[in-house]
Amino acid sequence: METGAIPRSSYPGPFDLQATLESGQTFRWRRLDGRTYRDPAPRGGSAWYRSVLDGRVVAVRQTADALEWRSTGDPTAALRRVFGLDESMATMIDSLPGLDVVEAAADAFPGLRVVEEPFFPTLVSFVLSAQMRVERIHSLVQGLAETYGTAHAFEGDQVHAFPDPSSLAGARESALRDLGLGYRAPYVIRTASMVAAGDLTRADLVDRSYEGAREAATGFVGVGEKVADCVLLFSLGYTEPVPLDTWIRSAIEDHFPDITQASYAATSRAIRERLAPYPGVAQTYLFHYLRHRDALRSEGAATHS
DNA sequence: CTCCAGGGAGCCT
DNA sequence: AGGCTCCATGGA
Repeated sequence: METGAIPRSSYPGPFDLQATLESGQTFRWRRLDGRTYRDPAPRGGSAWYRSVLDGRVVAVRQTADALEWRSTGDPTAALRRVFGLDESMATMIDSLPGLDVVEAAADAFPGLRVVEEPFFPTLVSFVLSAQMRVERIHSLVQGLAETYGTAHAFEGDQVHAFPDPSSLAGARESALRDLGLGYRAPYVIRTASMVAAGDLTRADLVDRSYEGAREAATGFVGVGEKVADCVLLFSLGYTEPVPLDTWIRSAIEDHFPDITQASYAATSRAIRERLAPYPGVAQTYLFHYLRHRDALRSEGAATHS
């Protein structure tokens, strides 16, 4: 066991660990304060979160002075990558478009960052995300890890890594359905098989134009244009994707009524032009803000009553 | 009871 | 290319 801290002074710009980990970008971090999504922690908390990165169990929490960690190795480089603690992400946050709704989002959640999570867990997580609520994706990903992932001893617990491609490729469809995956069960098996066999992998999706990479990603089973956008944005470092889910499509109707939503490709191009220069970052703020706007209003009402 | 969730595959024209 | 229909499951 090692412990350490990444000092606040070593990364520029605002950072909010809770908003970053609980905004539906990643489903591989578990909050350790015993609360569940039915009993959410208040905003601005400093709970510990735990995951497995590069074969190391990592627990992390944010304090006023630092990002503190406990781990089975030194996770500093991995944490800096996953949370975007470099200069470029601070610059992107600082370059959000001056639109009312985006400014409101940035004002509500300063420090929300776009994650860069490992490829295969992200790919499978968003295959599962089709017609599924955010909180439920978390529990399904957790179930996959506990059933098929390698267990690591950590502080008296067994912490499970996300399963390797070959492990999920060899899963029985009926077993995955029993975990609650529903019709996505065969998609996960087929996509994991493609990665395990090397038919289509991360290497085929990087160092390409954004639209070329998105098209290539739809070669996986269970990956259409929207899920492809999520994988490119939250794992592969692309800054262009604006995943067009029900929330963002509704926001386009409300706030960009001149954009007629025809094909995915055309709608994508139009909204990316409005959210430039870093559409994916702006989209991530919008998605989180729109999903919590009502709760924020009641918080404000309670505060001012 | 109905409706919806960070949609996509398969099939048809 | 663009438009159906079906697909599991759980929470509100």
